[in-house]
Amino acid sequence: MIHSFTNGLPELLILRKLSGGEMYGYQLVSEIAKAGEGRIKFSEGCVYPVLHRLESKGILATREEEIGGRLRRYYRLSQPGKKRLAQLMDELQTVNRTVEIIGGLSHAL
Amino acid sequence: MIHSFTNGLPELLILRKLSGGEMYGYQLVSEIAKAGEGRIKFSEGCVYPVLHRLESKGILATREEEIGGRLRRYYRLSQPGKKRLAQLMDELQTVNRTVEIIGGLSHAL
DNA sequence: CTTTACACCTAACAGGTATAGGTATCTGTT
DNA sequence: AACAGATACCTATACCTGTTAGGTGTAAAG
Repeated sequence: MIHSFTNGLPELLILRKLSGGEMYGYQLVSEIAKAGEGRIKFSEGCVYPVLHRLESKGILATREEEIGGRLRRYYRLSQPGKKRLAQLMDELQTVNRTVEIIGGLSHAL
Repeated sequence: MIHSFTNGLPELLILRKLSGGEMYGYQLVSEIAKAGEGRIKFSEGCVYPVLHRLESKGILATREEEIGGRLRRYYRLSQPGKKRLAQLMDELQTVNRTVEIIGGLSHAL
């Protein structure tokens, strides 16, 4: 399990996944774990607070649905959410570019 | 200035820069700022504590030199430092791969 | 009937970056 | 001579966010 570059990563993974359609929290946890291939996993204690924060900021919109006597809360991207996703992707790219640049020619493949 | 994925980034940029030869703290601050092209910058209040931490962990080795009546502390990579650099590069790649995977085919270029 | 999976949640903790200082020397400007 | 700015080091506090460790309840499986 990695410990670095995780700052903002749950948010990016959530937004990116939601850009393919609405999902609920528990589902996002397992989808992220699946994509992480054993090296990245964010627990419910991380994902749920992120979802609540993003909702309160208007980045995500929600709806509730009762399924099998249990309540599910579905999240979807709002318009600001799409902008935020683009911004985070850009920030990640900036990180990658800076790492390349600081390496100089000596680290070229 | 970006706010995400900065977790461990000062350390990676420092290690990567030092893999090209020894440098001192103030120099690393400006080199990182230069590579960051106005979008990434880590202040002295961030860089110096990182250098001290890495030295105490044996990841960096140091030597002092008096230049023009002022004391400079040069840092260089130790053997564990090279391993740590490789590990951080691997973690960044893992982050990038996971972001790609979770996007699915819909986000392909 | 007990464990596992599902599905939601919160609180306290830990780690590292951001902010905002402080000290001291040297150089260039007025 | 006085001052600002660059060089060069450092520390302390605040803040943010992920980690850990729980808690609640239903449904399915053993």
